Amino acid sequence: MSEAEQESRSEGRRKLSRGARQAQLIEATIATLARHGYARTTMGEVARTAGLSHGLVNFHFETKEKLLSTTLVYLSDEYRESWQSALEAAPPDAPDQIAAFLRADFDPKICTPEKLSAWGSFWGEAQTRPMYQEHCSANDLYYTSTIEALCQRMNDEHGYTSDAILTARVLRVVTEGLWRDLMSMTEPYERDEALATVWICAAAFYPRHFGPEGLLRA
Amino acid sequence: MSEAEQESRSEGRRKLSRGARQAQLIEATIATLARHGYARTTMGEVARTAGLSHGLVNFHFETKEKLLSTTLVYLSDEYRESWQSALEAAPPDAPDQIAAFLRADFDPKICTPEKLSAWGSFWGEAQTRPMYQEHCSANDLYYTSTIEALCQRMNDEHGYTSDAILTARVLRVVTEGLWRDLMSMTEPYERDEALATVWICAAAFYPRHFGPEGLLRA
DNA sequence: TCATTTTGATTGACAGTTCAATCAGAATTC
DNA sequence: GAATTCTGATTGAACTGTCAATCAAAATGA
Repeated sequence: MSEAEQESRSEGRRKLSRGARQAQLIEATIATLARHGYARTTMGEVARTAGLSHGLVNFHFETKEKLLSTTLVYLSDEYRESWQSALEAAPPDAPDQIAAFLRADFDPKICTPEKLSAWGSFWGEAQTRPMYQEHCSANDLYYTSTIEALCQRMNDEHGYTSDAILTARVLRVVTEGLWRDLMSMTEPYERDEALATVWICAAAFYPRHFGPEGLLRA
Repeated sequence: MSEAEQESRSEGRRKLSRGARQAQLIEATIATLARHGYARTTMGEVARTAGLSHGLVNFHFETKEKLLSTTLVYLSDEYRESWQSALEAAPPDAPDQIAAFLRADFDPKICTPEKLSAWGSFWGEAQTRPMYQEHCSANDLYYTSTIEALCQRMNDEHGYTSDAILTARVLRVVTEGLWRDLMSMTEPYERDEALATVWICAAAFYPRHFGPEGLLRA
């Protein structure tokens, strides 16, 4: 709220471009979801967080439903783009790709308490509302098939024999579960310790290529 | 709803004992959470599901908050009692104990779609409300320290060398993550396949004692 | 009878939505 | 370059529906 007021007052600009204002409201929605949870996220609270009026949220997003689904798409796409670019930047070898893939989930830009908490709010409601599946199932399926393909390559190219589908599932749910630990504020460990947990899991399945510190050798 | 109506009509009993009526309302709350999610769980919907009037819910639980926290405690205690009795029934050897512990999470009595979905609703709101922590943190800490102790025994008694705390964390979050997969109805796999995933994870950490089918030998 | 349980109408608060009025900045005109 | 018009972003009050909570009356069982 204070930043938004500062912005509009100090710059003397009461009007922002459509895109900038919508981005500001999406940020405010993420913050509100993180602070109050899905059930107690109201249009009024989002507007107050952004330092703007109640009616403006409806002007830009028409309905609460659209505000929330837009926010979800924003988070989902940001996440997909993050791990996609991590894969592109990494060497093409399967171990390097897996290391980059797993590390991307704990990137400081993605893995913030606020964003994790907002994700958690959506997951809780996702089961019973079509919204989540409509907007995220494509990204989720893409994520799953990518890690499955990488695990298959570890078998084909590096002589491992574990079931690729099940191994990929373990790596995926470990990451999800660590996110859940990180977002519940009572848990007393941080991103680096979560990543260490991922590495010992990768080391358990691929002991010739991973160790407690991550990828072995160079 | 239909069962509840049948019960009260066919038996000719409009009055049930306090405990029985409260248990019925808790069941209806679980069903409503599973069907509609936390945000859309209303007193009226719970009452309708139970085939009773909504005034009665307030008579027995005073507030919505108390109804929900009582339901949460019910689920949490049922879960703890389930894995505790599984441990007591199993042989005292560490591998047997771990096998029983992991299998207990997928017991058909605990691991129903309805109950998993209700858990998911609570998790989504848990971050922002003290309710969850107040009522479940003791059970959760107990669960965590139990699996940590078992992993430590695998090291001490059976010559494994992995970090017990981190290994226990992997086993815990894999179970949680598989629950999440099972409760999202789009996922096309069942309890037995989830359990198979747990076994290959256990086999990765403890290859001399676990295989794809679970505990090795007898 | 008397206590307990159950009902359903009522109340008050609150949240989402709508809308008419306002206002700042851009475009246009002279 | 100044005055005017236009655009669309912004506000806040009013409307509407919903939900939790209350309560008086009815039903039930001992």
